[in-house]
Amino acid sequence: MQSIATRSPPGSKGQETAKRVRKAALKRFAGAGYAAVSMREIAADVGVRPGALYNHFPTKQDILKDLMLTHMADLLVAWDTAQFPAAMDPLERFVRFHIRYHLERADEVFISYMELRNLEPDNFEIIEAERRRYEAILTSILHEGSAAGRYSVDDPKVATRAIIAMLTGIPTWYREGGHLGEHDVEDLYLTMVRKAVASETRKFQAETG
Amino acid sequence: MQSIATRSPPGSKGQETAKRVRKAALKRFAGAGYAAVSMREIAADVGVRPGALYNHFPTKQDILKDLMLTHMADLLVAWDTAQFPAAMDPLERFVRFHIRYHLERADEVFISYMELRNLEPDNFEIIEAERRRYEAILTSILHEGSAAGRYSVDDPKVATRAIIAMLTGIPTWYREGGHLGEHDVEDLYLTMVRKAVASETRKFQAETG
DNA sequence: CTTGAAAATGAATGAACGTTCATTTATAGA
DNA sequence: TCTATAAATGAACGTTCATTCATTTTCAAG
Repeated sequence: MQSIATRSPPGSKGQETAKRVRKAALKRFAGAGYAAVSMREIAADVGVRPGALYNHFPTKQDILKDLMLTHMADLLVAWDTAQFPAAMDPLERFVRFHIRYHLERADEVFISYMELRNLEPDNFEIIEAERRRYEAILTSILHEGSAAGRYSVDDPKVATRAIIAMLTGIPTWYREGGHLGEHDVEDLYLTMVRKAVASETRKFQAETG
Repeated sequence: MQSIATRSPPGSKGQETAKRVRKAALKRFAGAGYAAVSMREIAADVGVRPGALYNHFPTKQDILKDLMLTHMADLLVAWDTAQFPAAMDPLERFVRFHIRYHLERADEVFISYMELRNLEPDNFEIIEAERRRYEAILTSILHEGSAAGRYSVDDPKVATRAIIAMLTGIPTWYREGGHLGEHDVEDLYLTMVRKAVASETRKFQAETG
């Protein structure tokens, strides 16, 4: 007796081609923009004729939707399951997590920001809701830290947008092998973020473990 | 005897149509993205047939190039000619200038950031050079202020990118008539930027009037 | 009013687009 | 080996695209 979950349908190659389509579309969309990429180009990257793409995705729009929805869902799951030293404060957790995740998934992040306007309204709303959920995490950290006197933030929502914009800009200039390592970047930004929200009477902490 | 400079050629409507083309293309490119906008749409906005556009711009690409080159040149001229109270410190000048300019010209800014990848290499290089010139203004402010002990910035180039990303993100969420006025936003961001680059021993300045 | 050049028209061009579909090929289970 | 189904093919569909061009219209200067 065999488990249903592990049985592959006849004629199937699993989801291998679909994965390759996602990967090729991700690269192309990130590089040239959704509207400038043709199904023919994606098919050529995958090594298949254009028509074959439609065995895996009903339309080009659905490929974009799949990439963006998956990305936002993954982002929130990654935050929920991220492991940090117990002593690390929430703001440091968020900054390090955000930088790491966004450097690891530069293409996904880029697409999810740049191609929002190419999403149909329903899908746009889903993505926006996820984005708001993610921003709410930082807002809550700032709000609670502010209430406890650990930070001084005039407007936690504005500060959230400011910090996230600052951090999300990193992949536009950071390159592996440059004179700054990923850890250096984390430390530099963490210092700036901490100072930006610091209580006015508080000493800044230069060392960042 | 009449001045050559003021004589209009016969049959000409001055540069009126060209201006309308720029304006329509700006709105369309900002709204839907360069690749998703057709010459037919631009022509319809202008109130002219598609072929007429080619009396003013040789190709669609040239419209984009014109918009982006003009924007970057205008930005640098605006900085050079901006008027500020004599007592205002350079960092405050830059922050207020950047926010004002980017809120005033949201469409131009958006295009110059989003459509870089649709520029031909030569034009891309020109735009990038202008962007570097603009960033160098802030880097220099941070560098000199740091040397003078007014700020404490570990890496002026990284801080420049962080600050500019933070400020440039404002037009993505700021809306006129919201609960924050433009001046409120300036003050909030100025406070965060000042704190982010503050010397560690320095008291923050809360009032920004 | 005439002239001449700029601007706009209307029609057309070939190319590229997303997508469809009847048919063939590949493959895993019986 | 046979069967059933997924996957891929190859060709085509109608549409839209940026661009071209001969012709017509517009209009300031003479």
